[in-house]
Amino acid sequence: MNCDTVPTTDPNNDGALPPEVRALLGVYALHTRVRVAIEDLSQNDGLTDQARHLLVQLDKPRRLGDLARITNSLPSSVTALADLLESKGLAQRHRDERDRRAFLLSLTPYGIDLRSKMLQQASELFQTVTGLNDAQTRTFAELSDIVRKTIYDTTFQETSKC
Amino acid sequence: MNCDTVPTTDPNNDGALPPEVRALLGVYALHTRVRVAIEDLSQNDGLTDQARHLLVQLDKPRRLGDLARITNSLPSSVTALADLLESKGLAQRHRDERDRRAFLLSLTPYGIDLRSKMLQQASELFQTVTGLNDAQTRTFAELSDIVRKTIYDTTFQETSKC
DNA sequence: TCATTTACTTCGTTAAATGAAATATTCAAT
DNA sequence: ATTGAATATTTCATTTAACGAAGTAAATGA
Repeated sequence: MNCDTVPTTDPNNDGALPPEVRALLGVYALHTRVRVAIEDLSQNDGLTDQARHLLVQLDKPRRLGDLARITNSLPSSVTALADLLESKGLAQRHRDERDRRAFLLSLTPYGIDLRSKMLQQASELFQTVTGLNDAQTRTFAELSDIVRKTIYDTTFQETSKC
Repeated sequence: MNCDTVPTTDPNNDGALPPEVRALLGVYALHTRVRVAIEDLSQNDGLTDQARHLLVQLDKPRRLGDLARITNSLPSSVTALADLLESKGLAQRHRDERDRRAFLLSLTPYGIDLRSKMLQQASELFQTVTGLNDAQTRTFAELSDIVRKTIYDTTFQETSKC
């Protein structure tokens, strides 16, 4: 095989793509790679990728319906994921006393511990996976904060009755 | 309901997260939202989300195995997705003459057209979804280019025999 | 009070991912 | 050249996850 031909093709066969598309291509690539990396590190926790996604979102007790919106899944899917997290002793359902139809899902101490370990691992992976240096990572984080806040707000404002 | 309590909670209950984690949280959120938005716009194309992901990766003819690595799916899954794209007249398999075990998947004119329409739509969504202004978007794109290039290289270097 | 909407659960169905086995080709070593 | 091992893809049976309709309970609003 001729190894000097097409061994590592450059990612820009797309010509001058608009910045929005370039941004999204990187986001998709990074999402894919980080998911793989976390899966590789979490083979013995008995969780699925979706369950881990839910775990990460539980920075505080959240309603199952909100988790469904955040993760873009159906209520019935979140029910199953919450069951899984509960069965592993990572989270617990509590009635929401403001609205007793709803459940709040909150992490147990064990869940909090696993969540921070996962975030720590993701943090350690980041530089290797992305190739960004510290300054670039900080810039990326600042922009990412804006994106996250925008998405967070729009995710909940649509349904808000206030 | 008391609407001044907890209607739109701020996304930073996580305290001072490391920049790597903040970066990833935004990436996950953006990935989720863009996927939803594209799905909403593509209800009549008969494609799945995975098939669209493959379509976007086909900036040039690519081997099925490479597509499997890029999208982190199994060869057998890519076979099915390639079948779907072919059945819709969007792509075609060709033997790779450098290695006749492999297939190259390339877009048809119709596939090229649909792909650019999808990228165009994604581009238009970007500002609304992310809340980033033009300058921020350009900065994001530049960092995203680095990330994409790093991931692209590592995805193929691991298996490279050169 | 009563009808309607909302939040969640249950469970049967559908769709997608998985992985083992088969085929064809290449590569490496004799 | 021949042989054996490795690689690229496909097929298909199985497992797994997503979907969605129907049900329960609580809140909302007339």
